[in-house]
Amino acid sequence: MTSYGSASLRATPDDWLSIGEVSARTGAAVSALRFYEELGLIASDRDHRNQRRYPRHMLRRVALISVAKRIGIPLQDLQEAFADVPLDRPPSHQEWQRASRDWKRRLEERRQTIERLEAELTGCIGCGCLSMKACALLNPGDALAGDGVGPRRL
Amino acid sequence: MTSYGSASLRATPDDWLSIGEVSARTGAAVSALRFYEELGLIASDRDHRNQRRYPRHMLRRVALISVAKRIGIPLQDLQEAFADVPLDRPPSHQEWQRASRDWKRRLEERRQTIERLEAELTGCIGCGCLSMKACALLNPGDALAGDGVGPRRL
DNA sequence: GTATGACCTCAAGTAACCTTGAGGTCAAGG
DNA sequence: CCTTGACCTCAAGGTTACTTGAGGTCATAC
Repeated sequence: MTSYGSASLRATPDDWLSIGEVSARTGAAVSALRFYEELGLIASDRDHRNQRRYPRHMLRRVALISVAKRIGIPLQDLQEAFADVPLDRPPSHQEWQRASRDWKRRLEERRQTIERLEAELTGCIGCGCLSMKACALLNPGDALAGDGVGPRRL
Repeated sequence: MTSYGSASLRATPDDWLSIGEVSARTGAAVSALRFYEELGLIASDRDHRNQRRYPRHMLRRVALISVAKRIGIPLQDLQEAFADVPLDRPPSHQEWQRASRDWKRRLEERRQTIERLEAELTGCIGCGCLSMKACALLNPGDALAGDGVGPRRL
């Protein structure tokens, strides 16, 4: 990981951030930022030296990408989640609000899945279980149907 | 994925399950089961034809592996989680209970992380936010410290 | 003037988690 | 007897999400 130590950062003019600054502020590795750009998840301008310059609003995007990673949402799905948020200009209040709600929905789904599993596992502990048949965990067809145990993308 | 259609399954004698049966009952692919075995997460005996035979209690292990995957716990960590559950004999009630509690703890952790993110994102929506500085999402050093946004294993 | 540091590109490597393919065994069914 | 299906092994391939490495450009610092 190339980190470009954040100590030497001086205020950049015009509110543009270098890749090193974005990295320092978001915690994402420089290489990761370049990778995200390749995927079209973020974008940058170039300065006269061909170095990436990021508008401030890009920090938000990167932050949300990091959040997504933490809860296991694949980057592909992010393309979709970001569909309505413009890359080339600071998104409007409304645009961000809509996107944020979408994010919240994803988080909720994720949480509910986990809560269901927790409840089931609690039941299992209570009943002295993980015994066949009774346990929902072991019978994916039942309680977990539509969310099955089967081969699935993370 | 080789599925070995479950239609032709007849009752196997002696309560041993073939790899196809385990696959059908757990939803894990046959290839995945062999892979888990390579990792030492599950184990099998062989019959006179050198085919894998699984004791019933192995189903529970596979079920828990599937659960782990769903919530994004890496298989490596499973080695640890399974440390006290014997592979070679049906685990005792107590052994399973202890392991189950461990699982519950992991689920709880995961859920709490998500809940925190949800709360923060709700705040962001409320404050018309994702504006710099105010938002915890964008300032990983603060609210999320110790759980930072930075490069981390899934 | 040369060294350093932050950046650039492009290609290849890594890790987790499997799947696919080639080539083979064996038992039961028609 | 021949086919089919379920299984076997071992090696290679695939996806996601990056990181690492080689080789190069500038501008500032000493």
